[in-house]
Amino acid sequence: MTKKKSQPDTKQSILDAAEFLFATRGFRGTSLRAITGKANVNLAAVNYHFGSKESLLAEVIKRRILPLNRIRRQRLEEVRETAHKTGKKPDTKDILYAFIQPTLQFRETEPGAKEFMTFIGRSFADPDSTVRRVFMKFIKPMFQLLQESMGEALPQYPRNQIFWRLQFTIGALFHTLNICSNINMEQLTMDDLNTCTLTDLIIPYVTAGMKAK
Amino acid sequence: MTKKKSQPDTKQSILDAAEFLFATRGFRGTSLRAITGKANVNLAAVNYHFGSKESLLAEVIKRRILPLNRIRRQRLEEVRETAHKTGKKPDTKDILYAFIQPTLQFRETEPGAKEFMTFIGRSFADPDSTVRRVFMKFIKPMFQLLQESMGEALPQYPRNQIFWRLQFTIGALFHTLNICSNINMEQLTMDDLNTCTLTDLIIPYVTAGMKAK
DNA sequence: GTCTATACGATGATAGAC
DNA sequence: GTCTATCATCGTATAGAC
Repeated sequence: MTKKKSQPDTKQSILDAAEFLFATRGFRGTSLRAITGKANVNLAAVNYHFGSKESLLAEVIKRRILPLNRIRRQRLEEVRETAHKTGKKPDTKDILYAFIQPTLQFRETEPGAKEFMTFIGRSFADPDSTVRRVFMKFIKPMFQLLQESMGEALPQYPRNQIFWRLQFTIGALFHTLNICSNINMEQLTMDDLNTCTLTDLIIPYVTAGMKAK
Repeated sequence: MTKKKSQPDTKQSILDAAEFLFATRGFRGTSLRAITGKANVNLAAVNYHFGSKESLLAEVIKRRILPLNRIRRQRLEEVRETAHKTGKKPDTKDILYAFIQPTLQFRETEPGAKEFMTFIGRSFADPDSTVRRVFMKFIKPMFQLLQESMGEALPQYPRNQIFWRLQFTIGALFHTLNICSNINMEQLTMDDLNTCTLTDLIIPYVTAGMKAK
């Protein structure tokens, strides 16, 4: 039995530390030394296990986004299948719920997911495009499915309009997550803001927005 | 007449350079040396004219937000006055238009405003709260007027709900501005996206969202 | 196979000479 | 004010211990 005082899992420790630091200091603002310091592993471990800082970034994103997208995809396809069986169009609200509810649920229940969502929300506005580029690679198929589903629900609207309204929806969702992450929105109570109430608040808004006119 | 080779306006040059660099590299990511270098003034000029980096930040924000808020306030009060005269409630769409249209108009026509709006949009998601704190100080009265106006338009909704729906609206607006600033949203044409079409796209969405249910 | 200690070249800030 | 030598810190690479 050869066993030093090795970590239960070095890779996992690095991923956790990186996720937290990327979220709080940004990607560029986080050095490998900060990550390995927090994870209590050697500096070279990042390069050994992941190859580079950017590959580590990809793994940080992949680890969270793949399971989340699996759930969203499953929910979306349930909505579509049910609609197809009954020969009706899928319902706009159901589609949005299938996309948004798992997002908020995931953020609240999965450990570390809050940091992750903050991190992703920030990427949209980051001067540096690195995180956004990597994230887009993983989210693109999901977004296309969402856009396609919405096209079935609202066949009377041009594809272009649906694209933009989905962007408004995503903007509303992530801005909300940003607000929730920042204590310094002093002016309003957010005591009773659990997943359910947040979902109940946003779903009617975005549903009405998507169906407008 | 003692006149060296002084800039037409040192303060202005510094403000312009700071605005551009803050937008592209972030507040913390911009050194005073970078600013004075771009502005072609001496390093010490920032401290002489503004006192500190954070006071410079406040001036950068103030210079743009005060004129913009003056227009938005004027438009909002027009809407409210017209409504009060006729004894009706102000119209939700009119209020949103009074707030959003000047924002987009301003962004497109005023030189440097595009950089400024990008900068502000980023502040919402910035790990560092410095910019957000300063911005909030200037925008808070404006937001309260907006919230109050919306309360008159939709008296049947609780204040809390109006607050959140306005946040969704702001999220949609700024996310859209972020997208427009990033070339790398490869998947969609944004050829014909001038102020008018962007306004025409977002107004129906947010109006329906505000009035939902 | 994993992990550690250490080194390398690049970049950017700093400070002192002029 | 400008220039330049110096220093800190970054991501990355590698040789060798377990």
